[in-house]
Amino acid sequence: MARRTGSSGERTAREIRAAALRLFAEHGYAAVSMRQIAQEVGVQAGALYLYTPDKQSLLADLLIEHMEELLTAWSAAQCGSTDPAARLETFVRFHIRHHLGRVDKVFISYMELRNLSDENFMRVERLRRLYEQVVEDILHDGVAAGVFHVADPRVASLALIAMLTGITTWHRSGGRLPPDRIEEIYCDLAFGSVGALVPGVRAKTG
Amino acid sequence: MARRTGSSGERTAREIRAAALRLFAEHGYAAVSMRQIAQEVGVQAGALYLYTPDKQSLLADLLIEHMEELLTAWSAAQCGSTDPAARLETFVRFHIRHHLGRVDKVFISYMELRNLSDENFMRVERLRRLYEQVVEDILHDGVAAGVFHVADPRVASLALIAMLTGITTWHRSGGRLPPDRIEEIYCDLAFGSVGALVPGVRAKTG
DNA sequence: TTGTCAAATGAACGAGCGTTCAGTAACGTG
DNA sequence: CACGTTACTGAACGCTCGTTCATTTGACAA
Repeated sequence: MARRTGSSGERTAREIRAAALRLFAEHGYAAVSMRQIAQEVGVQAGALYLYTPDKQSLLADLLIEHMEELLTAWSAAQCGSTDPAARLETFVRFHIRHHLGRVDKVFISYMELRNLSDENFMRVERLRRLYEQVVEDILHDGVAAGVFHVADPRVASLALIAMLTGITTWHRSGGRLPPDRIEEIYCDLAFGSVGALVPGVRAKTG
Repeated sequence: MARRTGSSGERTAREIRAAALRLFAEHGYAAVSMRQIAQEVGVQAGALYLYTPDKQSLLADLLIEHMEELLTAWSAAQCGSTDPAARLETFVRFHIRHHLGRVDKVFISYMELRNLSDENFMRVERLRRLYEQVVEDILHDGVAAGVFHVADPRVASLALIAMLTGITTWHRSGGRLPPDRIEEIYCDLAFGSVGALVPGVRAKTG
C-alpha cells in the first residue's frame, strides 16, 4: 500500500499532533518513539517526516503553541478594570478554567522543558515569563493600592501560579468537585494568600 | 583492567546512586542511559549490575527512599503542640527546609513517577498520601478549632503543598532571597491562604 | 606464596531508536 | 481517461539501548 483511501494531509497532521501530545503526556517525550506515534495515527514511522522535520520540533511546536494560546486567551479574557482585586479574581478563574481544559498540554509544558533544544527552551521560557509577569503586575498594583499585603510580589506570583497549576495534578473530570466549585475554593485560597478577601459578599466558611 | 586499585563496593554503590540521581534530575530517567551513569562513576556499564538488578530499581529506590526519608524527617521535626497554627508553621518551615536541601530528589519524585512500574508506583503513592494527610489533618483540626477558614481541607492541603513545593522550581542557592527569608514569605502566604495570621507579632508588610 | 573473594572489564546479544528514500497507490484536475 | 500531485509504504542506515557473562585483576588472609 501507499496512499490510503480517504486520506487528507491536513487531517493526518492534526492526528499526529494529537497523538504526540497524548503519548508525551502519558509516557514522557524521551520514552515515546516515532513508531509509537505513527502507530497511534495508523501510519508508518516514515510518514511522520512529511509533517515534522524531526521529533524535537514535534515537542517544541506543542509547547510554544500552548504558551501562545495561553497568552492570547488571557488577552481576550482579562477584564478592563484597573481594580487589582477584580483583576486577580478574573485571572484566577481564567487560569483554572483554561488549564483544566488542557491538562495534557499543561503537563508536558512543565515536564518536558528540559527536552527542548536551547533555542526552543528560550522561546518557551520567554513566553512563560510574560505570563508570570501578568500576575506579578496585578499583585504589585494591589500592594501599591493597599488592598493586597504580600512581602514579595515576585515570589507571591510564582507561589500563586504553582498553587493554581497544581490543580491539574489531582483533578479528574467527574471527580468530587465540579469546576465551578474548584474555582470558588481557589479564589478564596488565592485572595487569602495575598492578604485580601474575594470581592463581593462571599464569606469564607469552615 | 578489571578491579581498580583502592576500589570499594560500598563507595561505588553510593557513587552510582548519586550519579543516577543527578543525571535523572538533569535529563530525565528515560533520557539517561546506563552507560552515562557508569561513565559518571568512572566504571563500565556492566559493573552497575553488581549493585542494581536493573535500571528501573535504580529509580524506584531513589523515590521510595526519598519519601521514607521525608516522613521520617517530619516525625522528628513536628512539634508536640496540639495548636493547629503552631503545627502549620512547623510544617511549612520543615517542608521548605527539607525540600530546599534535596532539590534533585524532589524534582525526580514529581517528574519520574510515570516511569515506575505499577508496583513501585503504588508504593510511592501510598507514602505520598501519608504526607498529604499530615497537612490535611492540621487544616482539619484548625478549621474545627475556628482558627483556620478553608472551605475544603483536602483541596487546601494539596494547594498548600503545591505552592510550597513549587519553590524548588525557581529557587537557586545564592539567589536574591536567603532561605530564612523564603520561609518567612511562604509562612505568610500559607497562613493567609487558610484565612489566618502567622502566630506571633510578625505583621504582613508590603 | 598461594588461594579465595571482591570488584570490575569489555565484548557481545538482540532489540529498538530517529531518520532517509526510492517506490507506489489514491486523489484531483483537465 | 490520462496525468501530475499528494500521501504513504517498507526497507534500510548507522547507532544506542539494557543486560549478560566469561575473564581478569586487586585486596586480603593463611
